[in-house]
Formats: sequence, structure tokens, C-alpha cells
Amino acid sequence: MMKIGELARRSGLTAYTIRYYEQIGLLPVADKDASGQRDYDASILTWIEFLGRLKSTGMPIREMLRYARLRQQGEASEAERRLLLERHRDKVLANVADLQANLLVLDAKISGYADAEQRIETNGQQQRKPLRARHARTL
Amino acid sequence: MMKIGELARRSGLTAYTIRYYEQIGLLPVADKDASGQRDYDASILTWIEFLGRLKSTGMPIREMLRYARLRQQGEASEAERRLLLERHRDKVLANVADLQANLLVLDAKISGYADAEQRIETNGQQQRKPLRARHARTL
DNA sequence: CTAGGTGTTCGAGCGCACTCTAAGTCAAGG
DNA sequence: CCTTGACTTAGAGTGCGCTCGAACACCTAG
Repeated sequence: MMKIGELARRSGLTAYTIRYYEQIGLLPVADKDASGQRDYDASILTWIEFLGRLKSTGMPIREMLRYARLRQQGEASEAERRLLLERHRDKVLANVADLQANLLVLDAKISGYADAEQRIETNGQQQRKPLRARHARTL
Repeated sequence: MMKIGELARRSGLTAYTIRYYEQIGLLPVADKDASGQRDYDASILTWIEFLGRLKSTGMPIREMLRYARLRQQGEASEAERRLLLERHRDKVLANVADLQANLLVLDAKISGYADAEQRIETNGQQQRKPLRARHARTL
């Protein structure tokens, strides 16, 4: 129904990447048409999109692979899949918290530069020593 | 005052990484003692910590390098450094938003698995068709 | 019927950020 | 004096996730 080029366009992956994902087992081995070309059903897009979410939340390919293999084993693996996703979610939550903490520091530093500009704009002659000193220490 | 081993312990980087960072210009060329060994002042820790924040918020080394070089050029580069940090902060903010959106989807999926377990626990015989169907589609 | 476009396989190559090996120097303790 | 351990350099190797090249097959439009 859909060859690799169209799937590439629709999924945002390159054809190279799609073949690579099939090769390592992230995507199921595709059906081939009479002349040996991969032929995809639109439903694969849902799976690719989900893989994209795992990837963009920082899951390494090895772990996506674990998930993909569990999925192929059918319903019996649901509990394990759930566990895998829960653990991943917790890592992502921790990561977000970390990013937010670092953002605070970043903003503080940016404010420091903003203050420095203020001093230059409002004052061509004497520099206010205490602020300068604070800035130098922050650097 | 502090040799590379101690700096490694205190900064969390390995000695390998410290030399590598010096080599590429992320860390200033260290002073050497009489026998040619690197000798660090504790103040380097502040800089390394800041580099760590940039790194853990996803800044590539190339860009940290730009920042490091600007810093070495002194006060004149403050406006540009500020701009660099502001742009980076905006990327991090966007990234956090993205992660949070993906977390919502992840949680929804986890809930789906939890529902499936519920159905199994509370019901050995008949499976509620509509829920199953929804789950299958979600997969 | 032929040119262009899209597909195929296999294996090599790349960019990033380290990480380690080898061979050697040096200072301090037993 | 000699060993131990931390250091030095240059350069090779690693792991991840693609990305591409070469050589060839196939379908479609002009």
C-alpha cells in the first residue's frame, strides 16, 4: 500500500533509517511486493510515532528494542511493558526536574549580564564597585 | 594547588576528560608545576560546574566552545555571551515543553496497561469488548 | 525502447563525546 | 635504592545512532 519513500515522507524518518530500524528489530520485517520492494500499511505510522516519543524522551535504542520485542510476544508481556514504561517515565520526570533546576541557574546568569548592560547604559563614568565584584565572582 | 587527580575527584570528570577539555579549548591551558604536571586553582571548579549545566541541558560542545572563547575575550563579549545563553535557554524551555507533552502520552499509555490488568484481575471469563478494542487501537 | 526515478543489499563511513593504551617521567615511602 | 602510584604525551579505539556509496533491479512516462 505504501512504499518506503512515502513512509519516509509521512513518518519524518529517512528511508535509510527505516531500513536500519527494521534491521535492528525496531520495526517489524516489512512485507515485500512482487518485485521485492517493502510495502507498508499505514498502521506502522502509529508505532513509528510512539518510537519517536520514546526516543525524544531520551530512551536508548536498546531499551526501545526490549519494548518492541515484548510487544511482539503479545498480551502476556503487558505487565512487563508497563513496568518498562513506568521506569522510563520516572527517568524523564527526574530529567525534567533537572532541566528546570539548571534553567534557574541559566536565568540567573542571564540576569547578571543584563545588569552589566544596565550599568553601561546608565553610567559612562564611575562603575558601581559592589555590583562589579558580584559579577566577577559569578563568572 | 591541586593536581589533575584531585580535580577529577572534585569535579566528577575523569582526568581523561579534563585533558580532553583542555585540548579542545573548553578549559584554559593549565599551569604546570616544576615537573610538568597540571596544577589547578579551585576556581576552575566553578567553570567546570557551569559547563556541566550547559552540557546537561543539551548544549553541544561546539557551542560551549564558542562561549568559552567569548569569555576569554573579556568584558567586550558580554552582550554576545548573554545572547548565546538566552538562545540556549529558549531551546531548553522548548525541550522541556516537548518532554512534558510526551510524558502525557506516556502516562496515557501506562494507564492503558493498568486498565488491562484491572480487567484481568476483576474478570476471568468475559472480556469487555469496547475497552479491548480501544486498547488495541492505542497500541 | 530508453531514461529517470525509486527501490534493493551489503558494508563502509561519519559525528559526537569521550575513553583508553603505550611508553615514559617523577616524587615519596619503606 | 627501588617500588608504587600519579602524572605526562600522542594517538588509537569505543559506543551510539545513523548516513551514505556502490552496484544493481524494476516500473513508468515520453
